[in-house]
Amino acid sequence: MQLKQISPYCYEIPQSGSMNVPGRVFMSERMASALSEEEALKQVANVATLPGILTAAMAMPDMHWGYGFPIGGVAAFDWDTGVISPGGVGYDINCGVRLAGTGLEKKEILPAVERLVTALFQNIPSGVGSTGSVKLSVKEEMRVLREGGRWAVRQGLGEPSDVERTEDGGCMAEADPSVISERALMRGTRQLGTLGSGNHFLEVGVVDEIFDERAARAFGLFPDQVTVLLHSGSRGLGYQVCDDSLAFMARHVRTLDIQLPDRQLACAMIRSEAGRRYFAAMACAANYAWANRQILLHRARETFQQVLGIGPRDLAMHQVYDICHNIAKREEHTVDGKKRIVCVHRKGATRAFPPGHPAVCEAYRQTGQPILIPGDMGTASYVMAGTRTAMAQSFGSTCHGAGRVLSRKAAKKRSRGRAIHRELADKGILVKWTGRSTLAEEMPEAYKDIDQVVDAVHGAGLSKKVARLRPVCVIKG
DNA sequence: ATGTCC
Repeated sequence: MQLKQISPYCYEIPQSGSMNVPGRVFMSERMASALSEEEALKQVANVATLPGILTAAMAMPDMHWGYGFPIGGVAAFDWDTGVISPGGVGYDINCGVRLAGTGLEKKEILPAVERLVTALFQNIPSGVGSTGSVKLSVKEEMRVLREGGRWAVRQGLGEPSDVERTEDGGCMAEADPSVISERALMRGTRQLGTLGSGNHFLEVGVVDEIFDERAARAFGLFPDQVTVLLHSGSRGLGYQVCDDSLAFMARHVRTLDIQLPDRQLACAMIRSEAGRRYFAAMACAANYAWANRQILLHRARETFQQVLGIGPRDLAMHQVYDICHNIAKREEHTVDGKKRIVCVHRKGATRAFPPGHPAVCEAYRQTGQPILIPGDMGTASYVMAGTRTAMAQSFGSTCHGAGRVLSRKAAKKRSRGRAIHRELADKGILVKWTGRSTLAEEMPEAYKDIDQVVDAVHGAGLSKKVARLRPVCVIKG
């Protein structure tokens, strides 16, 4: 695949064949010269052939191969003439990240870190198929699917400001539980408030460096501050919604006059009944994920108070933000100087709305939307802020994380004979985990260099660096 | 990501 550099941090796949627009990859020159993502680039070009796509099929520096659409991909479609595709959202619908700051400094928790990580691991169910945090009747689950994070706060599992400081207020209004399969509902009844497995985690960290004082202050972050960062999604329910939708879309797309370069790009016109149906189901899973992360934060608050023997006022665990990085959204964007309603697919990509945007909560109107970028468990994670450049260049989007360089299998092979948890402990990071091969699959070497990814989107202007967090202890599934 | 194959 021939890439043409069009600006210091942007490379284009020229429009050719049945592509309706070019492809665009945001990355540094260093990353471009070392790029070995031929399959992901092909997927970018494939997405560019879909009806109604606007400006370009895009990819972020953390891109890698995914189901149909690349992970790290952004694709916006005209609401009237474009399509929506489950492959453009991903299996873990509203997989996302939540960050909370505390009133504590690192030295205040150091004597208790071992007890803290043990208690977090006990109090938060983790691993494939984990259950047992909250049990729902199907009737109550319907409320979760309609209300999202707000449901959890109404149950006493959080604070109103948590919901205010969540993307979309932790709820997509388009959710319609009547379109969800019986099987998806059943899977959802016992998994709310559980972590999951793979790259999902809950991490206690500290603010290690501040790059933007003003934004950090607005986000409630200060040097050496203890933070809680968690990464989880819509669990088995979201998986089932995606699976059901893919099966349905594969049949549906054959009734349309669309030639797909890859069957995994199965889609529907956004305005069609099939499109509306997927959007309504996806929104249910998104709301489930927000309720899930809300409960995980609540469990973290409970655990800190229990272990440290302090009350909520001394803990002062306040939510900074909660973002999703696997979602499709109805948004207004300016395309070629004209305002358009578009459906933005962000799959392994994060919203990055600028200062002054009406969708950004009041507290962050001056700074832009907070963006949470988890790195690997041995390195660092970043807090960034949205920009006007992102609005102009990438439909208000940026990267989502480090991105894999080793497959799970390759990572397991590389870790043979090693004790990853000891290597992490030597770096001062305590980790507790559930799955037999989770630590091997998730070891730091399995991921790209988070600093390079973040520097690339910062350099491209798609978001700006606010703070870096270093892990102290981690629980994983 | 995922009751890692109903």
